[in-house]
Parts: sequence; C-alpha cells; structure tokens
Amino acid sequence: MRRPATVEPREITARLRAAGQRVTPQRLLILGTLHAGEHVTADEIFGRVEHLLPAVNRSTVYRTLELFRDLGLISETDLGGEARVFELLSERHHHLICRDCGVMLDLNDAIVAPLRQDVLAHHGFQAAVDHLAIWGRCAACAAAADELTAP
Amino acid sequence: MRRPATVEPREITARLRAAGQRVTPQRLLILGTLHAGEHVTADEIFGRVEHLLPAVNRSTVYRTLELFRDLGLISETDLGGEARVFELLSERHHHLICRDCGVMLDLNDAIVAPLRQDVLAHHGFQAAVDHLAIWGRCAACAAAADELTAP
DNA sequence: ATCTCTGCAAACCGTTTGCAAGGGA
DNA sequence: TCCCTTGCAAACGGTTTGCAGAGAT
Repeated sequence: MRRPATVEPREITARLRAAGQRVTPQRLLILGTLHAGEHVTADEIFGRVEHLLPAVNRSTVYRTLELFRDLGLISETDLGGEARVFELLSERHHHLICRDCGVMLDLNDAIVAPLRQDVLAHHGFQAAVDHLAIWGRCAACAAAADELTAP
Repeated sequence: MRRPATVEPREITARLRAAGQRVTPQRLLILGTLHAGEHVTADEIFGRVEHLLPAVNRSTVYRTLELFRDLGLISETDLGGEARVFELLSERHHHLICRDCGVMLDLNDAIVAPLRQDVLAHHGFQAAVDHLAIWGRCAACAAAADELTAP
C-alpha cells in the first residue's frame, strides 16, 4: 500500500530558491499537504494547514497557490464546482463534464497531448494544459436527447 | 462595410419554441444585442439591454444567458478577466493567453477540432469546445525566460 | 539591514436565490 | 387557466487588497 506521492521539503526549497523566492514554513506546509491525484480547493487546503499551524491565514493560502501555479508545481482548474480546484502536477489527466447530468469522466492525456504539441508547433506557445476540463454532453445524455427529438 | 452578424428575432423565436421555451421580449432583446465575434460580459449585456428596456433585471440577464448557452446559441468562457465572457456562436475560435505578459492570441479551430473529434470517437462525448481559452507562456516570454536560465 | 512575505480585517463584486407578481401559450 | 418567467432585493461566498509587523537572506 503506497502513500500518495507528495513533494519533499528539500525539493520545494530548491525550486523556490531557484526561482528567487523565499522559503517559508507556510509554503512548505501548503505544498506538503497536497497529494498527487487529488483535487483540492483553496478552502480545503486552508483547513489542512490550519490544523497544523493555526495562525496561517486564508490569503496566504491563495497567494501561495498562485505562486506555485506560476512556478509550474500545481495546476489550477475550474471543474464547475463553486470553487476552483488545485492539484499537484504529476501525471497529466483531464475531465469530461456533462452539463446535463453532471457526471465527470476521466480523459487520458494521450488525446489532449496533440493539441499541446500543435499549439507549440504553430505558435511557439507553451500551453499549460495539464488539467483540462471539457464541458459538453455525455453519451447517455446525448442518446436521451436524440430519443426526444426523433422517437 | 458589413454590420456584424446578429440573430434575427424570427430565428430566436423558432429556436426557443423548438426547445419548448417561451418567447419573451427580454430574451429577444438580450440575444439581439449580441454581435458575432465579440466577447461580452453579463454586465455589458445588462448595460445594453437596460438602455432599451430599463425595467430589465440583472438576474434575468444571467438566467437568459445560461438558457442560451444550454441551447447552444452562445458560448461562455473564462478568459481570465474579472468576469466570464459570452459570445454568439458563429465561427468557432479560441485563444492563447500568456500568464506572463497577458497577451491574448487567436487560435484557429483547425487545431482544436481534432480534440473534439477524438473525444467523441473515444468516449461518445459531445465536447462543447467552441471557444476555448488556453493559458500558458507565449513565444516571446518563453524566450525571455530561457535567456535568464541560460544566458 | 533589507526587502519579501505574512497576518489581519475588511471589502469587493460577480453571481445566485426565494418569493410574489406578471404574462406567454 | 396554467405555470413558466421576471423583477426585486438581499445575500452569498470565494477571492482580493492595503497595510503594518514579522521573518527570510
């Protein structure tokens, strides 16, 4: 049984220093509470960190998450919930979200990778498409809608 | 000199009726103020409509835009500004937005269409990717960043 | 010693919601 | 007549901001 992957303090320190950023307990703590493969809101992260270091403030969480996102350590995605979700960047993966029934399906990066490559090839633009949310209509709901139109 | 394309009241009426929705002055007005090719926030739409029919309420604008989006008449996109933008669905197009300098580049749908097709082929999911915003780093900023790393 | 980062607290503001009246079908 | 749609008004809640003090380098 493997513990979900986290980022070691040593690595966080190195990456912050390399980017000319200061290393603080709050930053180590915030990134340390993230496990690979989970979607977490800023509020949930705040809850975890607060539990360990009660003095930490919500704005620090927001500011830190923005920093980590800009450093390429985490992704920030709007999955349609009330708040955006953050995620440790490890394996790229994406989601298909049905606007009709709300179901959220996983989408392998193999289908999205060509988009990233084409954007780079044609525009020299490095697309940070690590955790994409695609809205639309799932197969089941599409079938149900077709039935209504042509029974 | 061509006027930007709009949706005629006749067509709006037909599409609303076909979807079992009622036709109201507010709905005709709101969709009528949209011109193809422009990004508009709910607030801007409210301003336009208010000018013509002062009694109209902001919540009506929001509710109507949501309806039109679900009917596939308009797209809703987060371009990173303070508010989401809406747009009349005509020609699909997308944007590359640089997180470093903020520049917004146009992206032709030819590069995004394969994604839509693959998602449909592999998952039967009808992706409503009509107006995609892709964040990342533009060529100029990437070059500048490389220069810092390896001068 | 310097200058970034954090805590605090307040506000921001885009958006949503409940309810009763209005008005399409 | 039915019930969908709108206006009204209030609140919601995630997120941001200014400022002064703490703390990293």
